[in-house]
Amino acid sequence: MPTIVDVANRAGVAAITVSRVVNGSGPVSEQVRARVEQAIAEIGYVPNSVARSLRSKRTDTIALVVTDMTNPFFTTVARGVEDAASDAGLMLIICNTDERDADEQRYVRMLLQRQTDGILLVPARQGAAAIEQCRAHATPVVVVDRRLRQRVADVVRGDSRGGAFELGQLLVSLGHTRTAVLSGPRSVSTADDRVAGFLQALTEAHQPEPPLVFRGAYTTESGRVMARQAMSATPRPTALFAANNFIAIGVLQALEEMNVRVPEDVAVVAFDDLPPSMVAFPFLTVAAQPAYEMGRRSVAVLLERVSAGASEKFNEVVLPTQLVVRRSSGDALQKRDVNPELPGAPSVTGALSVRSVASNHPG
Amino acid sequence: MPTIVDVANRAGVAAITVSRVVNGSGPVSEQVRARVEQAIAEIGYVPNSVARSLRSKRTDTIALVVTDMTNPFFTTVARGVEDAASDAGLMLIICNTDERDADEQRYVRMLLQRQTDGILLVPARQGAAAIEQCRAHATPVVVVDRRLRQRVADVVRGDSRGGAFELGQLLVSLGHTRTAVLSGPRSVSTADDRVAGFLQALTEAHQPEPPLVFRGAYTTESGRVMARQAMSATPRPTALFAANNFIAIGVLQALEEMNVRVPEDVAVVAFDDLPPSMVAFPFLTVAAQPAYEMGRRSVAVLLERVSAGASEKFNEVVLPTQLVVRRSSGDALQKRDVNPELPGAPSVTGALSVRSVASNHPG
DNA sequence: CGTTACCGTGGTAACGCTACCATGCTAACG
DNA sequence: CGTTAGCATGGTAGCGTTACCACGGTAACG
Repeated sequence: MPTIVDVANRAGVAAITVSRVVNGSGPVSEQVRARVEQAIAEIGYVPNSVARSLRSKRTDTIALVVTDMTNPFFTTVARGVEDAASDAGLMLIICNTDERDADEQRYVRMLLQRQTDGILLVPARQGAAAIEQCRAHATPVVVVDRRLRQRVADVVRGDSRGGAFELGQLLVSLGHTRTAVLSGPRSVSTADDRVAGFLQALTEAHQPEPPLVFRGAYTTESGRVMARQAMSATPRPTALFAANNFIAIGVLQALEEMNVRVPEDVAVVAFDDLPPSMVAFPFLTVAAQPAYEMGRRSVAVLLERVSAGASEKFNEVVLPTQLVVRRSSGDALQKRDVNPELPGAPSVTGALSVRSVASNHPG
Repeated sequence: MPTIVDVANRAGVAAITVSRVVNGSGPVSEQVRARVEQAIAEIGYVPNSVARSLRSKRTDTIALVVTDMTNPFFTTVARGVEDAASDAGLMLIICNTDERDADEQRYVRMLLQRQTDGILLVPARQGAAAIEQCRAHATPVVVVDRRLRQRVADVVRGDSRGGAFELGQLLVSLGHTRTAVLSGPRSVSTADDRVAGFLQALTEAHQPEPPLVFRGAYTTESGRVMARQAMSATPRPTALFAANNFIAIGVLQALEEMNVRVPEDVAVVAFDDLPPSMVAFPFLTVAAQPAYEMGRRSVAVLLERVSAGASEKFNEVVLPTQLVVRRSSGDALQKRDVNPELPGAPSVTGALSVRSVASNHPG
């Protein structure tokens, strides 16, 4: 591989001059610039960023440590991050922790060794160890998607509490009084906040009984299990709130297996939307987070932190969610109770009921 | 930041000895090892991989250049890549080209500058320029998902032709004679192969007329447009083949808007499945590619190439697709034509028809 | 007991680049 | 015309690590 010295020799200049041409980091006469550029083209010189980084202490690389990039929400966040990074001339390393603390710390250690300019972290738990490692190494971290109990880093996240509150309000306005929330792991802030926001909405509405609260994992399987549990409670809830998209899918599947119709027999609302290009017939009423924007914004905050340097004052950006009402939340409860025997009654004309789908599966 | 020399001083040894302890790259007595490890812990030494890479010429980093990580197929491939990379102690850089040749080349240039150990490339077109850049830089490349006209790199891909052939056979066996294939861009091998495989199946069945062939982009929007065109042909096709998941979504949406029922009025089959955790009620009959496995396999091939060095002999791994028959392909055509006036006739009992969904949208 | 072999350790010199400082030159100024 | 300013260029010295070679010491061998 040719080096900067090879170029310098061929162009009859000093290495530093080549460096200035390549990086535009200093004044160079037109003549010399032309000679250098020709030499570069002739020998096919490619600058070695590793050497550059060793000297300059910048790698122009950031990392996104996520629980699972396969989750469409995080996929979209990641795409936003990649686009913003690309705009800023940075490359992006992606890591998946699967919510495991040990992997989170392992990845962060590797990233610090690599002198990554900054890290975007979706912490498995509170991310305390990982954040402390970064602090000790003077590497900026921005926590994404999740809230921190202690203000030890900048945070960019969605308004889980507010979104859940709106979904709760919606169910209240539809007349539901027996509801259940099926949420994610304890110690994950979004799971806590979505429960809290939902409870708040129902409490403020002076509901006679509080919602049933289930805590599981952010997975389809866990959604199935919690849905089964919720629907076997007495009295049966008339509405379910799935705290993320995977749980929602599991809930729908479980309800189908139990021959429970949505929304006729039970209303379903959820957190997180799916990209329109990924679902043929949007059906779920959701609180949608601006995932792509969250990704872009996280990079912006990280870059601010990179240039501002460490500090005691951390920022928290909370992005609003958007309530998207679709059919899964159903009509107002009273209206429906008028014709309990007519699943296809006018008020829910032709609604895609889970049961009608269930009865058609080939297997 | 403490360096290896700081550790060496504190432990009373030479820097190289610390290096040997850290990397296990040479014999070290238990005594010295313990002293060094203690020193490392005391001053919180973190090895600098940038310096290491400059010396050792290895970055332990690979890259995946993909058209769009947001496409669930590529998301899953990427996850397979990340897992395999992680197993091998490598970090993963991800880049999105959006099928743009210019971005592909820009990213590859950046990756070469960074001395990435290897590149996994989903080429926008034939990737000729990008592959040549890598060759000139002696950096291994493995082409993923797409076929190369010239054998200039290792390839790991799915059997597009075979999968499309099976889908064609299925439609033939169901009695379809007027079909249409809605495929992706020219110059993208998977789009070509899926058309070719489909045509072959129908040709071998001695169909009176060949399928209509549409070429667009691998997007939902393009799927909508092509579906409209296909359905306005005379005679109208009785079955549509969408060449990827995004096109399939667009097709379903367009058919819904046109009040065309699936599968009663038209059968739909597609390439690429969606992960079970992402779809509540699987409906589409598809040729599913082993996306995760493709990712893992690509890394394996890349690592082989890294250790084997450049060569004239390139490998091609073709992974089989799996035919997954669901309801969108419908029953045999004859059976249905008996009762053309009864959309809900026994043979398609309660099928999720597009029309029934269409009539229920809130908007 | 001399020789060979290997183990544990260290010294030195890069790897390819850029920060820092120095230099010579031309232009501008009073 | 001397001085100052600033432009264009170069020299030197690392950045933090490891490759390479060297060396003393002990064990194993004939």
